[in-house]
Amino acid sequence: MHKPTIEDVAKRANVSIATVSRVINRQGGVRQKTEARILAAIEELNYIPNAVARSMVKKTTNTIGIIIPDVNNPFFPTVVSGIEQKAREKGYFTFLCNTNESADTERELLTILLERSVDGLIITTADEAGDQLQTVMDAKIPVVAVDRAIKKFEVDTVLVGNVDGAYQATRHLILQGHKRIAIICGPQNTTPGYERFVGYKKALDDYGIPVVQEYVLEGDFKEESGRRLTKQLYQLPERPTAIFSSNNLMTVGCMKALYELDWKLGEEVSFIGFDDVDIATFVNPPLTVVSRPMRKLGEVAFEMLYERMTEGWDGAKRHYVLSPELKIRQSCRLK
Amino acid sequence: MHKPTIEDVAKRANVSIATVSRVINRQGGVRQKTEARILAAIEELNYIPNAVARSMVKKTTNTIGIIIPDVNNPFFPTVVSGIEQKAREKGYFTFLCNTNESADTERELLTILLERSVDGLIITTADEAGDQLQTVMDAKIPVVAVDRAIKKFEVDTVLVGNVDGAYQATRHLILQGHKRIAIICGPQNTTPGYERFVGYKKALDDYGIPVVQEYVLEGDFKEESGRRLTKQLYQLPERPTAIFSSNNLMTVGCMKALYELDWKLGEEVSFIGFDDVDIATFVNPPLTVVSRPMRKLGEVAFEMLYERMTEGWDGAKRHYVLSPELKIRQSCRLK
DNA sequence: GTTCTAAATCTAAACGTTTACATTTTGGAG
DNA sequence: CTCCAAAATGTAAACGTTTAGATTTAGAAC
Repeated sequence: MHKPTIEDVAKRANVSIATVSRVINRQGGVRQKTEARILAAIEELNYIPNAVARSMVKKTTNTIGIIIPDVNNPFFPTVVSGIEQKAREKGYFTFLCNTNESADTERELLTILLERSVDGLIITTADEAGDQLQTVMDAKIPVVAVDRAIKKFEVDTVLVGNVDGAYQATRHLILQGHKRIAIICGPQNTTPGYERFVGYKKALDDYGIPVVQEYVLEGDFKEESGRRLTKQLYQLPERPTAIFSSNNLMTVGCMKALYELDWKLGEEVSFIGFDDVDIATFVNPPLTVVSRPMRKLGEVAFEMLYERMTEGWDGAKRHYVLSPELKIRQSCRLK
Repeated sequence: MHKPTIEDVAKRANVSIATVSRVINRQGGVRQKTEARILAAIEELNYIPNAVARSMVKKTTNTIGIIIPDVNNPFFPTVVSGIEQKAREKGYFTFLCNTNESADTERELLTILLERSVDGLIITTADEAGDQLQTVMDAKIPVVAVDRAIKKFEVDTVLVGNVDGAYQATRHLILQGHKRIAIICGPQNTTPGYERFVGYKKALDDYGIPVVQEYVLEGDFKEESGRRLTKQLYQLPERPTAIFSSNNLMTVGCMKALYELDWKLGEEVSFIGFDDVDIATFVNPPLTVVSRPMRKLGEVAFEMLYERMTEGWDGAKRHYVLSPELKIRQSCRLK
């Protein structure tokens, strides 16, 4: 009445468990007739091989861990779905974990993942310094960093061109004739936050536009800060004529603020955002944005991981940088 | 140089593995001094218990499977996050699987999940008939159905009041003075699709409004059908004055169509949707919707599952029905 | 019918834990 | 110091596979 095991199958088919194992794993070297008998037994017993036992001896679980900092930011689920699709194709399952940007939570999750013997790890860390990854490095499992690099350890990394994207965005605004361009930055102690500011600054510099203090505001990549800072911009004696928001969630906040302030998008103020958002085509006018290849990011990440996991490929760590793309819609008007 | 095992710890602390096991699992009955020695050894070796081996003997993995039919529908990720939060609290990990509404894919995934010995399963099935669940029932693991019932087997189920929600929505429209109310239905062979139509019809009946053929259109719960059918409605010699969309994705499609047709929302046509959507407050005027307690749905589902998994509680299967709520915004104008 | 080789099959160990049961140790009572 | 019960610790089996290496079998060649 218990779950049938390989032994039950063996008994019923009148062979040893080794032979059953061979047919389960399609290793060949089993007489046609024997195989048929075994297959029949499997069928009759509704036998399902036990992956736990298999993992035990094979020392591999066909499972990977994914750690992201914020499930509520649609960017990550999209990246994850890219990872998962590729993973499933190769027979891997994933444990998805959310740290809520807490390095402590990350540390705990890492331990659990290690207990569960994941074969690899894809992570967007909550703390780029990376001390919390020591245990993982000790365990010597392959790691791929996505969207945020890790300072302390050399690992495969896949990023997108933040500086490049922010530069393109800012230049686009400049070429439309804007001079008073504000930026709502992300946290400056994070790479994406910092680099996007760098791209903004670089564009301004290249076109000889001074960076003005009041137009550079630092948010936390969450919706509410976008809203608050937009309102702050509105209070300025000399309002900016264009705003560049550093991420998707803050963009949503900006839109809410604009609506609440009745600050006319595309007329009184131009807007460009980093990352495409669902609402982009539903606001009026539709938003021009810097778009990142999110699924692709995930796909590349898994592929890198896969090579390390299967081939035990131990070559130099790679840094892959994907290019963002400017999606021009109508929120940036000539000034 | 291999991963340290419980045996390595035992050797180093000069005790037997049984004693180490006892301290790892906080079972007590270990002399203070001994425990300290063991803890030290664990620390020094960076020992991490192997959950696979533990599962092997305990016959439990602290893992559950979640099967959903469409990751791209934000409804499911939200439900899932409700499940996951509760699960994590109780020390469970989840395998999230997407069937893309295919019963065959579902069958495959079910097998893999069973191979991996999940302790329980939460599922929104792609085929309510439920034949594909036979293997799971054979394995005797607890199952909770979410959002869609399963006909063939008695399982714990958590649903929301579809008829009720659709009734409320339609009545709201009627009370605003509408008589020509169209519905964009979901597939009529699915419970949610069918029941929402039933609620619509019931409201019409109760208020003595005839159901007219041309105003009842069947979509597939995907965005594109919402768009297409809205356009079809627009072609009608006598256009409806209000539209009820049966789910979130189709609502998005409707909005796109309205925009493309320049069919003025809230003025020329009122609108109400089943399920709240991100864009609801970004279109103008904001959308009135029937909102479902999505996270709650997930939380309840896990809690039901948890009882079955831990207490082996074998009582009668329960059906839990959560109530939807009407969120009145401004897309339904008096006619 | 033998003999031999290759193919098929089997035996048993190993994977890293938990746990029932057996054994040893501790320390207080006498 | 001896004895004893309780507390601490140890031993070994079990969990369900995979896989070396040993053994058996099949069938061709003679």
